Amino acid sequence: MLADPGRARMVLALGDGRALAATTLAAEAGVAASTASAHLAKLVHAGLVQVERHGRHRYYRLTGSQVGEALEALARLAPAAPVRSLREGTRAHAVRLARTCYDHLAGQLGTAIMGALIDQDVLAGGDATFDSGGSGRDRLSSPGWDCDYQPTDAGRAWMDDFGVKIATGSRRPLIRYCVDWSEQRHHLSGALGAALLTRLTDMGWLRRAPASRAVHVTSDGRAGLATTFGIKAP
Amino acid sequence: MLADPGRARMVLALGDGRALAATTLAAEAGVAASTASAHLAKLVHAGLVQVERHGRHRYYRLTGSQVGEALEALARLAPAAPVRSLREGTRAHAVRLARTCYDHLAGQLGTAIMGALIDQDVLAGGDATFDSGGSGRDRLSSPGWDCDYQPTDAGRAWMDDFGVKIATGSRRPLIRYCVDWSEQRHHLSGALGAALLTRLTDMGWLRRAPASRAVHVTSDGRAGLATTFGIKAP
DNA sequence: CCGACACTTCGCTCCCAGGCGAAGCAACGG
DNA sequence: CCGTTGCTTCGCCTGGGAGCGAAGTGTCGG
Repeated sequence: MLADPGRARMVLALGDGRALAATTLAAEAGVAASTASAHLAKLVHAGLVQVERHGRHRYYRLTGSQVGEALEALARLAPAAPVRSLREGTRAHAVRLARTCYDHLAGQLGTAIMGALIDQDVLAGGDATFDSGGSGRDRLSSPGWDCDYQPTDAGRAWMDDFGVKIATGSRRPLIRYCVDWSEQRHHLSGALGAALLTRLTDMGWLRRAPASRAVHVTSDGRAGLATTFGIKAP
Repeated sequence: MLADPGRARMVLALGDGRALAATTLAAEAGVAASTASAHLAKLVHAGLVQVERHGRHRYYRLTGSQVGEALEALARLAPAAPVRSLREGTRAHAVRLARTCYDHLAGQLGTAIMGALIDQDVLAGGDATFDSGGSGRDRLSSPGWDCDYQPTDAGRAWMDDFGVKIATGSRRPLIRYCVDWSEQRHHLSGALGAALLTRLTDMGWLRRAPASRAVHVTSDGRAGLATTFGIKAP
């Protein structure tokens, strides 16, 4: 399983425990999406990797620490080759601190804000439920944790107060959440997530990089995030 | 390197640090000698395995403990498959205690006797020298320790006393030694080794198994080996 | 309802790595 | 000196697996 160069690069990219989407892994491995899909299916079948379906994305991560340990043991045997792959793996590090995910915030900042919203009872985390996988259908599915978030009454009031304007007339769900591949936690998506990013940008707390998905925190933002959310911006 | 089934079986057979001959490894892997030779050449080139030439045999062993560690880490990922190979590896265990190597003793008993002969100054271990490998010629060779043993005057007297009769008129060297694959030490070969086995068998201390290379220690032998060599027979 | 996107499945090609047997080389035994 | 044995080299063959593009499925967003 670990012998194929494509699969090896994928597993190396997952080596630090992150959960990455199939397209990302295809790019890391330098193969077509179809090829990557076949490799990932094999890795899942072999039990080295598990998949978490989330919307139209499928996030893959290593099953357990043993996989990473085996990888390190192998890397110790061949110190020369893996270097290039490891450098490629750190490309993602640049956008790990704060970035956009479509139209909302992700990265350490995104997950930190979601945590703050729950701490301050803007959102109430629903009961966590365990999705045991495909129930009856024969589609390939893996078990995983899932849960729902709901806005509280106080939360709705805070949104008005903070100036977060939800676009009305949209059938887009108010609250969604994505698995954050760099943080292994959820970050806020949906209409609220988009409106929050818009508001923070309008207030001049954040500035989106022109070509990249990275997000820059201004000095105003650094202060505001600390007082409003209790977040020490990176 | 470890992905090919044949190579994997070879490396697994070497997993406990033993040094095995090429033919043995070919049998363990279940491939032809030529195939095994190609695999072993690759493993040596990759630095996972090193060779020690000894007479017409070539003993292969793992280069370092890291190889074994990587192997164990991988084995933890796939508990089902390696079982068959591991069982095959333990076939050798039956003849590990005491066996014949052509016409002389090997195994734990063989190395123990050689140790006793040196302790009792029957043999003097020459200076150990480091053979750094092919010097000038382009043949593939690996470095390794080598040393010479010589009989002392007291040793020759002991041989007469004990009844060890060296066949005269033979150009066979008096003392040779083999790398013992189950003990990673030397055992006594050559004319002296052959004569010693003959004498021990004649005295009724040892009995050779009919079909196998295994050697059985009789109760007389158990007592005699203890008093003569200070060896607690297994 | 429709387009965009993420991902999988299918069909096909291509190539390399493993496999063997025969022959060659080196070392031991007598 | 010759036969035997251990191992390597050579030449040829074959199969499996990695690769891609095109088409199909499901989800999101408006």
